[in-house]
Amino acid sequence: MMRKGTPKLSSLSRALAMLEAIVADAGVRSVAAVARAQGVPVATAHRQVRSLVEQGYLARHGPRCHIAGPRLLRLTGALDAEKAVTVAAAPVLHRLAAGLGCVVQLGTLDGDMVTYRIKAGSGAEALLTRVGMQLEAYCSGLGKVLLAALPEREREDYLASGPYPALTARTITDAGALRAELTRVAKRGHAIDDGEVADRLYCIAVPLSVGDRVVAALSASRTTAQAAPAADARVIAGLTAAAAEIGALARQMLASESAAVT
Amino acid sequence: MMRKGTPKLSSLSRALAMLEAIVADAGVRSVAAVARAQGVPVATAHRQVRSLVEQGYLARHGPRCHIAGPRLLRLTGALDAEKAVTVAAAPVLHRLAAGLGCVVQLGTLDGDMVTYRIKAGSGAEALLTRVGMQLEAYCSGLGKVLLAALPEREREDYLASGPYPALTARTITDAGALRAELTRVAKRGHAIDDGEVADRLYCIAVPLSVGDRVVAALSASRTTAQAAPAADARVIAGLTAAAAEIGALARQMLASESAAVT
DNA sequence: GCTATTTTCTCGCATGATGAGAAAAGGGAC
DNA sequence: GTCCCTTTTCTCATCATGCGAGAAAATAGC
Repeated sequence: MMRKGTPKLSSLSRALAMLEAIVADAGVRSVAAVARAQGVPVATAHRQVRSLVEQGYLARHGPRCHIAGPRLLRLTGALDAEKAVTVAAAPVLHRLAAGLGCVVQLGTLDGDMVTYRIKAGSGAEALLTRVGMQLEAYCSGLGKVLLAALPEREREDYLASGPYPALTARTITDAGALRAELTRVAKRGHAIDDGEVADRLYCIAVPLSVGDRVVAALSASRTTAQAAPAADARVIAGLTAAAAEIGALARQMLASESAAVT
Repeated sequence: MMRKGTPKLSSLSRALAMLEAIVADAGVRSVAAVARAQGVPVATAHRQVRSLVEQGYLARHGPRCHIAGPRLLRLTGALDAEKAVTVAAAPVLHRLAAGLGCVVQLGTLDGDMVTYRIKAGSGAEALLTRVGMQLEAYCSGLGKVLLAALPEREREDYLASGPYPALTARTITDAGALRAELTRVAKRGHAIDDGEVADRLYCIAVPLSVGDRVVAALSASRTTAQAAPAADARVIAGLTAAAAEIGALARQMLASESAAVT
């Protein structure tokens, strides 16, 4: 085989390029904005996106927000709760970060470590975390929320696995104190890290459930200087609402797993 | 928004349907065969596949064999060694199973359990394993190969984590004996399970490396009645060649990770 | 060597994708 | 509520381009 001159289904290439651009953008910009950035006529871009949505390759999540669709996710491999959450979370987190004016992050618990998976908001580079980075769970807001949501058996295993090196003067280094803190976190529904992982860093975290299982956590970070305890309630409300929205969306994606294909 | 009557980019739908059909088929049938099954003209199907290959959404792996391409895998999330192996392995396993006339499986080690990920060959339904199923590692050929490839530290952790319930009269139930067996396996480069997981089941397994890391294992199973010790050499050679081919292909997919996009 | 199959190519035709611009639908500020 | 701006959808004429059948070339299998 291998001769050489075949027509190239150019409309397919263009549509796939659009698909990639939208997926890469993770729902942050509008279709029109992405189209302009790509130098594609807006009308054409919309037609492509619309078709991709109808096909289930993209999903529309609110106005001017498109994310990878269930059919696309299913195409490349098993669609698990964690992946669905990551895909669903990006746009919500960006909006929340813009609204709160601080950095918002999403993390999951992998073994004993918290993996930072998404980071949104201006000044995101200033924070010590990087996407993909893993940190010990016992000292961060995200970690405390995730540990608190663990089944008792696994939580006790973790508590028995110390020691807990101090990163700052306020880091919790005692298993008993950590157990008490986790109980408090579970009861309150959110965790506060006031300079435990780094001096001058204040952050609030809440759990994110899909169905009844906590699969990730969200946090909002600011410097202690910016932190106004009075604003905590607003931050917690924002985080909680975002977590609920993401959880519902992820659940819906997973449900469409078994949906009939056109 | 949401009015109603927009043209549908029908060529896109058709091409995507073809893409899904090919990916679902995992490289087992020829493009022409898939096309006939779908009721699509062969010439059209080839044009679509050819374009998708050029775009990197499909990859051609030998004659009449297409699998998911790197650009597609990269589209939804990180492309890791395990996923690359799973994608690359399917067609090779089907060919090998046909050649050896027995059931060939691929498994990975997740924690203490072996996950069965691919199963190929006629009579595949008769075997007790199912795709996605997890079994204890200490008693199967796949498990022994994977345990033998573990770093010493983790292997010892596993050995200390007994007990090892007997599934048949021949199951290895003693940590010391298992350690000795794993050493033998590591030295020989393959494992033999002669009725350890189920009576009358004989299977040979070899490791599958991507680069220098063992990420999975392959096994060929037959009943002890069918097993001819003299044929072991041929089976081992086949498994080894297949493992090498899959490893090389997966490596190549991972390498194209950083390749420039058209 | 041969035959059966897969893959590529040629080419006219009508499908259908395209892009500009206008109209509709929101969104946000006030 | 009103106004303004952006995003999204629609209309339509034009023509690129995807389509399919059949022939030719390249392989696979023997």
